[in-house]
Amino acid sequence: MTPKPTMRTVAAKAGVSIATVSRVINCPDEVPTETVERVRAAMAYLKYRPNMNGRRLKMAQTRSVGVLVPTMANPVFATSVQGIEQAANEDGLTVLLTSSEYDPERELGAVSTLLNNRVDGLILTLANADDNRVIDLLISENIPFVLLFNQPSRTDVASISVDNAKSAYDITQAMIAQGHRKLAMVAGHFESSDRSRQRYDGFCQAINDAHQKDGVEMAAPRLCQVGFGETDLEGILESFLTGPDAVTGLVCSTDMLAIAAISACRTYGLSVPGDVSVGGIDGIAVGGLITPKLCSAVQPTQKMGQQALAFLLGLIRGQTEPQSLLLPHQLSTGESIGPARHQSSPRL
Amino acid sequence: MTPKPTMRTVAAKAGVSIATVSRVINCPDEVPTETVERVRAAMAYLKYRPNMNGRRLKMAQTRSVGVLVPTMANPVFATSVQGIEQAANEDGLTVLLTSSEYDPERELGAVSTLLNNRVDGLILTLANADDNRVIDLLISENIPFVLLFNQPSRTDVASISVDNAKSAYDITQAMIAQGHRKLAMVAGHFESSDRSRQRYDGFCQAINDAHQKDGVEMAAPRLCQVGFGETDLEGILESFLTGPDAVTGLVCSTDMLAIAAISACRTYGLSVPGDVSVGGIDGIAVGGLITPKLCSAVQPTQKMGQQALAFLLGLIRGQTEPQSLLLPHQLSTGESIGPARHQSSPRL
DNA sequence: TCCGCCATTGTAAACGTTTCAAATGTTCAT
DNA sequence: ATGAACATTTGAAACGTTTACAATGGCGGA
Repeated sequence: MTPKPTMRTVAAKAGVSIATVSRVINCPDEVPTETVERVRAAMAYLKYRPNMNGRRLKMAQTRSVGVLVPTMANPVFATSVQGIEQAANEDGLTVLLTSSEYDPERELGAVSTLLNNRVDGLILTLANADDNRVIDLLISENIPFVLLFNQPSRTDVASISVDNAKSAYDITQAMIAQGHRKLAMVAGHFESSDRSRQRYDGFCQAINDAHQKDGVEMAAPRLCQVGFGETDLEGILESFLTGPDAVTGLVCSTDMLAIAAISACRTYGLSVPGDVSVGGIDGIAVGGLITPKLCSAVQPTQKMGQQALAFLLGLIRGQTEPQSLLLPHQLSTGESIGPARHQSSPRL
Repeated sequence: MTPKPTMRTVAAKAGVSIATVSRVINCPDEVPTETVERVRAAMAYLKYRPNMNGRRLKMAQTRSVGVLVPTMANPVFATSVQGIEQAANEDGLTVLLTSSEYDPERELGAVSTLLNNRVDGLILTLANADDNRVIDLLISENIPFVLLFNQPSRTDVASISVDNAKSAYDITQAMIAQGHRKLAMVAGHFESSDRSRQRYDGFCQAINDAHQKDGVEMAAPRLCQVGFGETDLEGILESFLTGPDAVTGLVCSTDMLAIAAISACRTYGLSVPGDVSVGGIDGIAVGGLITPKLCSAVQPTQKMGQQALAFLLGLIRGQTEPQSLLLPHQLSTGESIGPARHQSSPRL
């Protein structure tokens, strides 16, 4: 094997200087076609490949972006990454991918590594966007970044998200409208997810409003907290699904949890939505395919990824005002929410 | 903003040469603790960040790997990427992610970009691993790579996969054992997926074997080809699910297709597995949560990603023999396959 | 013929690292 | 006192680009 060809090799072969080769690569219009062809031929002959690392070292911009998500195992994030990657591809950007497993330490470590790589900017889905060291770091280093799915309370950072509280509010309201009075939310731990907390707030708000404004007699909102990646909810849901205090509706903070919750209901012999109604938030693709079709507050996940990259490009190009976008969600017409079971008929 | 600190800045601050700074970073043991501390202090004070691009330019290895998958929208690939990313993280490797949308042109383009980045190696899931220009390119450039999910016919490339044909064979056999005689496979287009073809072969083989070896009276195998990412199978499945020739079992080449197929069955008023049995291949997580629980030939997707990275590291470290691993799949105990509906009872 | 202009090309200095060979200083046996 | 052996540090040359600036040559107009 001959050593890897460089611009110098190509230049020698084509009988020009490396400056000319560089010009052929970057601005062929400023070079006479005859020369361009000669250089191109030499490149092809030598199988020359420009070394991005050399270029990056020299240039101010690296044309690469860092992406951090909690995990690829949740289709919401995977789909958003798909959107990011698509958009990046169109712009010829390189994507550096990392995941945090919802761990703030790993978030910081991952971002630090990305910064060492001198990415031009970052798209992040953080466990908790408020009072987050990663954000402080990025601001202090003056690196463009866009939060995805996070809905930070501070307004000086760019973010793309749905209104988490509103999403939960709406799906909860849909249940109340079907006559449900005893509801619980199934959510991930709040420390690991600000979305989880925001959605829980919306859930509580809906119940309070029904109670206060509309005078509906509602049981107090209940909460079932679940670890991330947990798919076996059978044990943890027992006290919510059985006994005299059993709820008739479960609002889940993610679709993955909703699907797992439906599965758990089934192990207790409860039908959805016959005995228990279940709603989710996110709008992952499988939700629309399963039986019963999942009712969910749907967000356009992939589009959001693309949009995040568009925002980031704006920031990278020097746009000073960080934009924030709060997208509308959409309640899907599903089957997992139905009329509340009549109170009197006992269960288990 | 002061310009970004470099090793030179740090060296000046600490009163040493850049060579010493470099050694503090890379091999602190060879430097007296007193010096190490002084340099470390300077780094902290200046908020120094090593520039990976500088390092990459100089060093033979870049400590980065490229990953190419068809799409992140399919949980199989997302999960495998999760595994890769985890393992890479443990080794301090940077992951460059690209996706091809099952398009050979984009595969080639993406890999080319990754090579321009001088990744140390690649993990690829190709649309079609046989007679693929990407593979030729990588071999000719002598770049380590591992195929994931592809099961190439040539033996000189590393790969990690389940036995695709065997997976389909086993799940088909399970259906035959339940009395099914009229079966169809739902699969992605063969040009876009070698796995699809291999699985179809296994499907046919199982039917043939039942016929030839066990003397079972089987209808000829049928095939329903579907575009990728297609989730609405209602129209395309009509001729398979209705009329006198309706099948009693659908073997799907992926779990995503299986879930979509179950959904389509439902729109025809067919119950699964009461009227039609459906089996999948892959073993994505949601499959175990839906109703009916999906019968599938399960592969350890995330583990396979980790394993792929381990293999790749071996190749990068100079291992000459490319390893190939054909992992055992496991038939999941699901509910989507049941006894065949009695022939005489008419449908629709 | 000479000059200036333009198009084309070339020279050389960065960019931030790593690393080899060489320099400096210290210790110790002779 | 001398030099060998060693620990510590340094200088300088890469790595493959980009790019400001300088150089070259051809051409037309005076």
